Amino acid sequence: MPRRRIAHLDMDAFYASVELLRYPQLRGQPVVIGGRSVDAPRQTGDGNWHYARLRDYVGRGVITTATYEARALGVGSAMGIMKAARLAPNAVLLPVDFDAYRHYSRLFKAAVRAIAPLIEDRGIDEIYLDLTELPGEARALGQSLKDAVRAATGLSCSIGISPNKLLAKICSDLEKPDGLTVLEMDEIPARIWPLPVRKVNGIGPKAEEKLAALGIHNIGELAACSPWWLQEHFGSNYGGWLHEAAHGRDQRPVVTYSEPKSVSRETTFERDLHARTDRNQLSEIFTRLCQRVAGDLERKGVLGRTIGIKLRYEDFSTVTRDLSLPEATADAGMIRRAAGECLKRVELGKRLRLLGVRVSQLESRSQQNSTGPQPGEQAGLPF
DNA sequence: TCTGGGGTCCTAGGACCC
DNA sequence: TCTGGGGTCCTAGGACCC
Repeated sequence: MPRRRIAHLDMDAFYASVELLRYPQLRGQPVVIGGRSVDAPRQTGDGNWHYARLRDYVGRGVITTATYEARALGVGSAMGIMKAARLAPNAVLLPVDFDAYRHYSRLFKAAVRAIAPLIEDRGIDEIYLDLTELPGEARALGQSLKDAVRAATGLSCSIGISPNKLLAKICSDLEKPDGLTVLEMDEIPARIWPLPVRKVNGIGPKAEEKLAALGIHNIGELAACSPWWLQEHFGSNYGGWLHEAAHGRDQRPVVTYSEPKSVSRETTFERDLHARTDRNQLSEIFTRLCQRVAGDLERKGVLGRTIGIKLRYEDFSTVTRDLSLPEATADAGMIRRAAGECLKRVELGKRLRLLGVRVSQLESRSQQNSTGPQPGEQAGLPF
């Protein structure tokens, strides 16, 4: 196998940057995107703009993206808006507009694809690229990708180029925003090992905490641990992976296509609901979730055999139940009935904040019945 | 004053079969 | 009466990612 050259491309503060294309007058200000019922900016009679501010927000919701100016105030993705409002009360709050982000997502991916066709989608704002077969020096290639993205969208991105996905992902974050970082294996001790373990994609808050309790804070300290010791503390699979990751080793290919595994819809209520006193409202929401999942299945051209529900109680504890059917379905009524059976198996004496419906064990609609027993050869019958 | 919504992958126990 | 593995499926929960 030839030496690989893998890139990770990550759009800078994507949602916020798209919004700044629309409202360029907000450039340089702390701006955050998020919330559920946020007013869009409007022009008042005297021609001035009026914006929702964080301090005015009431209710549930999280920040999805913050401009770098807002991040400087301590506000970041996934933070509750009420908490963010204490840190940056005057920051401008804009509503989420997924259609716009999807539009710019398609634009930047098409621009990249024209140069580097081997793309792995990692969501709306990032991709991996396999540049191995492309001519030219890594840095020049990276710069041409950045130029193409900017020409197509007016937006900046950050790119890391390395021999594998793990390192490319770390590198794309090193010089954000508008970064371009090329890294070879022999630079790992100098440039990767000083970084906190959390920079590794796959080490989350739990693993970080557990590592910290063991006295391990940066990637170099992790690399110094024996694989056996890591496996004792983290299990053979994850422990073994931690050791490989710390040494920058990763053989995963860039995967240009994958089948969906599950489809789900969930909603957090404006206020917590109780199965007894809010029965009708819950029932309506439940039915609508089933209909939306059925619509998603239809659109993707798939059926699912396992129907599941998810409940989150007021104390934020979460339970799931699921039920596998004899036949795959995409029918809202069938999904609703199966999900209803699941509902009978959970505790409904506590207030709920979230309800969700999921369908998994997906198969394509055309493959329906092709694997099951054919008529006349049913299992168990002698002839 | 808490904490969205859409996913993937892994683990682990029990049922069931050979 | 006690004792085998291996394999697959089902279910529940949890970590992690964007």
